[in-house]
Amino acid sequence: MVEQIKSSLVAALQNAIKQAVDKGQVNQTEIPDIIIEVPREKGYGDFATNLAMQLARSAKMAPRKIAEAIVENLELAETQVERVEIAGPGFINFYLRTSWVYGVLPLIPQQDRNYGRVELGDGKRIQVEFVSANPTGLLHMGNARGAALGDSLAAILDFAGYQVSREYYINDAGNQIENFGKSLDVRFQQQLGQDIAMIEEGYHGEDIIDTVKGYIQKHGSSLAEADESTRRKTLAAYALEEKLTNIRNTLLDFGVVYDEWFSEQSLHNSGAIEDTLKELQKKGYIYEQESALWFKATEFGDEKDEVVVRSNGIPTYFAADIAYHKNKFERGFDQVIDIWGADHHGHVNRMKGSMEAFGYNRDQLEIILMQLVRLFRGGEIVRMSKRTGQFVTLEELVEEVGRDAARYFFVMRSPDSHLDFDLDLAKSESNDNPVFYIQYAHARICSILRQLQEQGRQVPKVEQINASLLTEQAELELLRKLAEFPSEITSAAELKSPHRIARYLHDLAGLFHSFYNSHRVITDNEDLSQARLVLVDCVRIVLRNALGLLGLTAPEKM
RNA sequence: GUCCCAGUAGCUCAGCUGGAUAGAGCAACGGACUUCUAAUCCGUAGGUCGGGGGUUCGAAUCCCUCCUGGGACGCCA
Repeated sequence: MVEQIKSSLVAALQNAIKQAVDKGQVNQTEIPDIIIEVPREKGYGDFATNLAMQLARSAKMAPRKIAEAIVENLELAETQVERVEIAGPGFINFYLRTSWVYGVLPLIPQQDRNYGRVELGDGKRIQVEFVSANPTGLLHMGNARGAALGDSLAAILDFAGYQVSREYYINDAGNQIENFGKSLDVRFQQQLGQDIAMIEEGYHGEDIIDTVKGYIQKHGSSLAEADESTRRKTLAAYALEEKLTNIRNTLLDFGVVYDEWFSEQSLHNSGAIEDTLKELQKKGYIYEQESALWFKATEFGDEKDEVVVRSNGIPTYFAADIAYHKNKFERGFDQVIDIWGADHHGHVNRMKGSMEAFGYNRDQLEIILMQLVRLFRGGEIVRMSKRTGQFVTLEELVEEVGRDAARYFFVMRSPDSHLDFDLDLAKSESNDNPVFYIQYAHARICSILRQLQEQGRQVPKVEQINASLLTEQAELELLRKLAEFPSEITSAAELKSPHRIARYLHDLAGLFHSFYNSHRVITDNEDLSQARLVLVDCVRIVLRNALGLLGLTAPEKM
């Protein structure tokens, strides 16, 4: 509805400028994209535009003069605008009839779970690849942030009208699997009483000791008789299976469900990597130096070229990644989003460059880098180190603070900012905890509705109420916030910013709590009660929808 | 040395595709439960937007430069 109002204002403004130019009140000029914003201050109207200031330069006129001419030619009979004002350096402020906000009320119960959906994506296919942690270990905090972020982003994009696919890339090939096999073999032999040390570049985590123990329990120790290569391969395959199952289940518990688990090994098996390299070679983007093959990343603006095939003939991770991303586009995605840890930023430009080499637009691949996560407990940093094998896993985190708190904390900050995750705060059942604050609002509404039910009544139909009884400041602000939900979805999807939804939720919950404290919903005034019941039911719907986008539950009781 | 991210209230952060008096939560201080859940609300206080230049009618936002913190610079992934 906000969108409709905005576009009607844009249309009216476009017309007004044209008129003003025709009449010679404003110099001939190009008309920029007209932006209608919601002013920060309530005193500046319901909507505003800086159009006159934008035109000032090209029209070579004072902004206020232009604004006056525009306003003079504005045709607003078809809109809800009650009053227009020129303010400050040349803002045009629109004041709407207060009744405009009542327009949301019928929409929300009617659209229910779909309220907030927009058609920004226009059905375009978009893929979000996230987590993709090495299947050689457990999921850590970085992966957890990626999981929360990726899943919420996918949900938001879906809500914004894209056809979304969630994907996990399994790094089940290459060096680290080799290494994994070696490490497992060491642990295996140690279990059988051999006195050998873990290799330096191996996996020191305790978890693979359990894996090996499990293997021996199931299959005995006859593998010890096999040659080294067989031992490594057998153990690696066994462990991979186990780790992947574990990762899948952990993510499932975290509320993340993938559409596709894509195996790197499959790219080796199908010859896709080889074909990709050949194609690049044919295009002239590959050269040989010191018996290795290099990709000319510098032709696409990167700082240096990058090896794709090592001098030992084995392709690098990058080669596989090129083949993988090419494969994504061949599957028909219009847009591909990767969520990576910031430590991979050096990989971004060459990855985009490689897609450009295949004729795709580099912007079709969008890479979201997220900064590190630091855990705090009792005011102290919880140190994490993969090398020494000491780290808090996603599983442990969910166990400690719960899934809702964990997911909210990961998405409440922009990916760009380092995240300080306060474990004590996340599990505290106090007013400090934003997750509870939001969920409590939902629970409170449900409590009112229960009360209603106990009286044998139900929420009235919108058509049965007199919405114009909702005249309190708190009510109008709530209505307005509800009306803004769809445009909030648009922004969050455009800017790929789930944290905007987290913020929106917090704001909406705040407005509700404020309303709740100063006004009763069920009162002696029957008509007013009816109107308020519809209002709070609408708040319930929007809270629930938004919570759902972040993968959080909407509890009916707390 | 080069590149990326950050630097905004005591703390954690929004705002950054340029707009009006820079916002929120926590912490601090003072208030509000005989009423649908006080896990809540209301109020007060708190700012050279890291420093310095520049572009602009207008800069937290764009450009340059310097400082601080984190990360990346491998024929690892």
